[in-house]
Amino acid sequence: MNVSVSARELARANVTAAIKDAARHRLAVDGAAKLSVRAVARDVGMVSSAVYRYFPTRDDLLTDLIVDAYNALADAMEHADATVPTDEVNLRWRAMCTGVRQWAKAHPHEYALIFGSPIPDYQAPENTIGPAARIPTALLAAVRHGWSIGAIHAAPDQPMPDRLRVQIAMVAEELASDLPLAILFRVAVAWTQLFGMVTFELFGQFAGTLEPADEFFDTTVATMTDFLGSS
Amino acid sequence: MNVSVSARELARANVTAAIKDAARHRLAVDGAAKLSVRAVARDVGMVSSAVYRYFPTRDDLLTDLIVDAYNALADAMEHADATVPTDEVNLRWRAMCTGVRQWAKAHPHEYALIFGSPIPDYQAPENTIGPAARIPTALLAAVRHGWSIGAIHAAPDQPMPDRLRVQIAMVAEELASDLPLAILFRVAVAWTQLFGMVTFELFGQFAGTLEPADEFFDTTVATMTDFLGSS
DNA sequence: TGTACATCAGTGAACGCGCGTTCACTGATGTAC
DNA sequence: TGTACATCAGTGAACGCGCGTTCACTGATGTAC
Repeated sequence: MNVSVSARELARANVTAAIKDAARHRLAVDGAAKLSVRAVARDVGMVSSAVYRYFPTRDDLLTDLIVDAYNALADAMEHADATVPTDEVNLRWRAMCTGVRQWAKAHPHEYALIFGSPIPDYQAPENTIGPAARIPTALLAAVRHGWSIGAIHAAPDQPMPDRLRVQIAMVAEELASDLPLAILFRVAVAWTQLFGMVTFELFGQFAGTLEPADEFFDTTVATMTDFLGSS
Repeated sequence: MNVSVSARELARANVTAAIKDAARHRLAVDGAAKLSVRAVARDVGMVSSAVYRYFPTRDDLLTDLIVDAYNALADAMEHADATVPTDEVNLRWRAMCTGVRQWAKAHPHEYALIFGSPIPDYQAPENTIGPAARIPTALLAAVRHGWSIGAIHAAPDQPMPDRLRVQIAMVAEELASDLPLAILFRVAVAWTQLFGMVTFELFGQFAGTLEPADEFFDTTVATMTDFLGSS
């Protein structure tokens, strides 16, 4: 094992992390659309052209932040999930929902980066798809387990257009071929519901009415678990 | 009636409209955060300082666009609502949801302006609140009517924390004191659900799975009307 | 109806600033013999 | 172990560009008598 190799690589990893941290702070001030390599470089204390040794372009920096944000959110969900007994699907679902909300409130600008308005002139590359998929996958994992142990009842039969059945079946093939389509559909509904709520709260649509939204959130999550057929 | 007064005022109204139209086009290219007075002026064909005769600052222009967007969406919902018999609450709800989605797809950048990431350094003034409120109000109107004619069943009693009851009661006082809290709660849930779905679709979270989302949307809206207790 | 004055819309220059990216360079760290 | 060479990180200047806002100005439109 060559220590000297690690020396340079370690320095590189440190600087890379410093750049990303500074960029995350900049996100809060300027927003993703205006994230500026020069401003980030200033905050790190290096000259702007030096950043190009680490990220060949501004968009690559953005991509890294996006991937990190998806992973951080998925990690937060999985940790929340792990605090609760595996068979308690209801509690797991609630823990994950609360985990999403807490993470979002703690990192509003990273949340906006992944769930907010698309960034003009930025095209997310393919390697953001994997991390993004971790989020619905985590929700689904709890439901699958619940179904396998009988803690989730069959959903009432839902009339679904053919194309929707096909779309859901294709997702199922990859992630959860054991679940009935009606339940998968409901997981998708709950998924959009969850993020709709968090987005509304963070982006200010509840201002003056449902804010603070703790109680609305918890109560809505309770209706969601009902909807999912969890005991 | 003084025609000459109107002459100048008419010109002013025309130029104001031209500026706002150009700004809306710019929104698509640059996004709200980067909306630039100079670029708008260029597109209209005037010098940038001339725009300041119409909007004292960039933020005032943004505010106007936001107010217009809320109003345009609310108008679209109300028109959709009006295409359907008043007593058919189910159809009205679906028409409004579809109206929201259609408007959003036709005006994605204006949708992002009002439901997307907050704009850095921009604070929405109080006069955006009224137009913003038209949207939940329109949804609520159909439910109120449905309740008054018995087309909406009482919602199952929902255990709600006190603070949530208070928050909902305060909204009710202004908008719908005739409705039971449990139903008002469900309208709020459906409201967040609706926009969660549209936002996910527009901002690309369905890419590769539920897209095109027509069927998922329609089917979900059907579960929403069930949830609202509509026959 | 005609004229003097006031109001307004639009111009163009300027202030002071920031941006992404490239490029030739210096000096330090790592590699091969 | 010691030395020659290659790789890499960071610098500073430059290119060509864009921004919000202010200000003194011109010329057209509107108002009051």
